[in-house]
Amino acid sequence: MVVPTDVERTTGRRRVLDAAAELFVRQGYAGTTLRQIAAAAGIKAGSVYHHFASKEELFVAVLHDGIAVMVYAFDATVADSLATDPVDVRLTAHVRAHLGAVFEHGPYTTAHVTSFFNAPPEVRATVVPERDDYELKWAELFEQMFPGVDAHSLRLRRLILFGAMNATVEWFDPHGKLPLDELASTISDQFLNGVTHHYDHAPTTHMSSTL
Amino acid sequence: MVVPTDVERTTGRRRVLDAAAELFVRQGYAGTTLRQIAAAAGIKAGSVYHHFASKEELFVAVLHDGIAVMVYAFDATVADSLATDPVDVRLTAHVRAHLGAVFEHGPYTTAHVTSFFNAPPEVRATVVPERDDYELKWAELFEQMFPGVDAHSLRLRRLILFGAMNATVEWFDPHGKLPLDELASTISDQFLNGVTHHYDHAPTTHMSSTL
DNA sequence: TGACGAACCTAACAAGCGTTAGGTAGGTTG
DNA sequence: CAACCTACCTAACGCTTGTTAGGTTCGTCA
Repeated sequence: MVVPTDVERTTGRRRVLDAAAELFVRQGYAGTTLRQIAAAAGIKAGSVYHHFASKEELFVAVLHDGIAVMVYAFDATVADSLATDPVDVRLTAHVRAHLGAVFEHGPYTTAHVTSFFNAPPEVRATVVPERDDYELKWAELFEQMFPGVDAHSLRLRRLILFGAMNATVEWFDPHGKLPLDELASTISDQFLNGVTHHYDHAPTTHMSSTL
Repeated sequence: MVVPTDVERTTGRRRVLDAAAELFVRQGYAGTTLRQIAAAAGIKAGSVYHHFASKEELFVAVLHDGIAVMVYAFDATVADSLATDPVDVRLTAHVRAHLGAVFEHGPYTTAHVTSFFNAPPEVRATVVPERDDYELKWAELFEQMFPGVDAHSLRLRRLILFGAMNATVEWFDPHGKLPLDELASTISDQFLNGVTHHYDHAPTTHMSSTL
């Protein structure tokens, strides 16, 4: 699923998926028509039904592949890094992997960020379990990396990081001047040390003592 | 615009706007029909055209009000706080104001986060200038608060903060256990000091030296 | 050679879409 | 009282939507 097989590449199914993913990202689920998808894939609207039973199934397939890419990138990073590595190195590697999935593996992953929330409830319900699996991987990673922080606070911090990472799809240009590696290390550094660390080594007063 | 006048409250126009905003947030622009909006406002579909010339104009009106709420909240915070206040206090106040606009002033602001990106290009183009105005306010605030950091890095950090703040609409429950104040101070603290500060006062090695 | 299935096409379907024209009820104002 | 305006309604319009039924083409394989 992550890397398309030869069969999938030659076959029209993958072309339909590619076209659909790109259109869903830009226009959302409801805003994209089967005729647009078909045209982008070089076929007619009715022919889409040879590969997918419905528009909904096609959308779910796109999201499914999107998660697969993220999970693969995550697992590969786990395999590549050592548990004894410093926290900043490990986190940067995982942030880089997530951003890599988003920006370097087609629009499948991006579709999650831009089109999942507005999708019909039935569609969301089918994909939620897979999303939770991926989130769980991060939760476990966080528990390993920040053993001193309590669960509530850790979840909060994790969601903050996810928000920062995913929002990049709305402004980061992967073909622009800023390299993806640099973006990843900035987000990671920002998350671990904050801005204050950068211009003034005295941290601000500790505000939220309950966290 | 921010606080509905009596005329707007009694009149059907505001009811249409309220209904539209809520539906746009959940289902996006294309996923929401005028008949749904009309039904939620207690009128018939055709009657919407007494208040708005088109679905597009209605959507733009919702987004416009959404920005107005954010700008109002920002300016009120500027008026309330002193330039001599510590950075953490000022930032927390502004984060609280932004989140307050998102969670305490109806779905108008939220519509920006969930429905702007997928909207048709013509719609986006009309609202972009207003969005830029709001972003500029934050940019200037950042320049004031972090005078030592260079412009590129500062922009990056600001976008990271925006991502973290806006993503909260996808998981934060304003009626849940976590108070909005606490969320705001956590995000602010996270942004300024990072996680490391919380369980280990020795910051990690400084990775991205170019930033 | 002939059967078969994969990959596509054409042509249409009912349903729903945004939108419009024309009408009505009720309040306000000269 | 008449004129007018606001806020709605009904009924329909042309168009697009997802979807389907029934074909065609073409490579594969017994």
